[in-house]
Amino acid sequence: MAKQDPNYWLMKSEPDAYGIDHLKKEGNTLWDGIRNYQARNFMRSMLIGDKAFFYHSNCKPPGIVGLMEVIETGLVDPTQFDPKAKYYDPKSSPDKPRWDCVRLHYLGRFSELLSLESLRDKYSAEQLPVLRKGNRLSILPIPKSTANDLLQWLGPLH
DNA sequence: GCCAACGTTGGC
DNA sequence: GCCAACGTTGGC
Repeated sequence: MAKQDPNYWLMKSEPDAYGIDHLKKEGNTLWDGIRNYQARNFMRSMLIGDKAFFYHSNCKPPGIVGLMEVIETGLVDPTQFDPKAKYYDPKSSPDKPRWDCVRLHYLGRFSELLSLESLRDKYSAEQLPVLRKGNRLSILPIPKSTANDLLQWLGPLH
């Protein structure tokens, strides 16, 4: 049977906290610290082989900078149990963890940042949910047609 | 700094 | 279950 088509996602991170260069250096990373149920549920629906656009948020200019691949799913987020961690959740416990995450592998960066502004010029909020006004979700699905178009537009990875 | 658009919390 | 108050995200 042919390998299933990957699904595509957009995952935000602030470059000061964890940017594409951090990921490039590490090769892969646990996408931990997600404390929003909707974002968590999107992560739960990810499959190995899915691809995710790395989006730099809360910076100038915000936009898509690279591409990642899901290499592990259903992992418990270790930061929820550590009282000293920023993402500690006192309502969670190891026998009943509330937050989980996936592991992502670095595939590459694009030759230039694809800014939010230029994304707005080209796509509607339906084609690219990150464009929805006031959107705060840090993990979003991207329709396959938009994803393919983006990949074509962004060109080869570096 | 401002503010839109949510999500969360807690009183009732 | 309702809702007010508050917190967070993230663009501008």
